Amino acid sequence: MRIGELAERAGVSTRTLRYYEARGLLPARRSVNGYRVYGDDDLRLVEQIRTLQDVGFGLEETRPFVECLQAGHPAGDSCPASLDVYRRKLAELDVLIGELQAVREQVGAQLVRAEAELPRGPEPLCELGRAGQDEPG
Amino acid sequence: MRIGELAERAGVSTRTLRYYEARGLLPARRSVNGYRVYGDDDLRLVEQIRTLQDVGFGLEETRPFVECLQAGHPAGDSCPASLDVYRRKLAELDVLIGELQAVREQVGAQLVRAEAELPRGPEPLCELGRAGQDEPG
DNA sequence: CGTTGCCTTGACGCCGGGGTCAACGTTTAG
DNA sequence: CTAAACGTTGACCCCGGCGTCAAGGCAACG
Repeated sequence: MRIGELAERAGVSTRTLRYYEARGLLPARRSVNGYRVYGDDDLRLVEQIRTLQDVGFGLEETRPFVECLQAGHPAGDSCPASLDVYRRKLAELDVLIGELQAVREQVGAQLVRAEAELPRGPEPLCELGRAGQDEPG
Repeated sequence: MRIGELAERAGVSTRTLRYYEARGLLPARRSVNGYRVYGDDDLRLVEQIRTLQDVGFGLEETRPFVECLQAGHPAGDSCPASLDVYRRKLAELDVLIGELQAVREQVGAQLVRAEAELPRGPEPLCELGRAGQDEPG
């Protein structure tokens, strides 16, 4: 099949496929006229890349999976190098999630604190209202 | 003070300060020769921006805080608009953290599954029989 | 007077993952 | 023969938050 068909079958743009090729992830045979020619194996490669991309893996991180498939293994994660990527990703995610949770706590605390301040004295010039808890309206 | 001193005091580069100005976050008076001139208030503005940036707020998200300080309020989050940014950020964080946790579970499951496969049959073609040609030499 | 060091604006580079032309070649249907 | 619908390479654009020159102005010191 040619690039248009592969693109449609994989649900990506032709630009994306050429980009993958430029990155060395998706080698293509060429027909006489220079057109890229792909097989069903290549569809599997692209699907593997997309699956990983969709959950947040960078292109470079998909490389071991792609090479694993290219080596004839049944799945992209049938190779130790791919498992290492999984493990590194898990570690990264744990760190990231932890940081985000810390930020969440911090922002949440700031919000609570600021909300407590607001109704009493939003403006320093409103010192008048501070003498007595007098709410207009 | 001039830009170099403010940069040093705030712990940022002069480039950063000019960038903030270009983004409309940090207005600067000019001396006769065209040099930017800042006051202590401006240091507080920059500190507010950095504090928010450091926990992951985008520059645009710091705008309400900056405007709040510029309006003479005691803190950047002394204004309702700032609190709204806090709330939106919390919501964003919750969504993001949730997504990342889902991804984490998914990747973790994949890892466990793939690890279970690996030691038993990393190369099915190998176990099924080496019907290939022998390596010469 | 020169040198050093601060300041000015302007402009390009980076990173990831492509989008979107442009300009041109090829194949196929009518 | 022409036009449509594919394909090719090359090159610029996007986003955020600056880093890093480049070329020049201005101030202070000796």
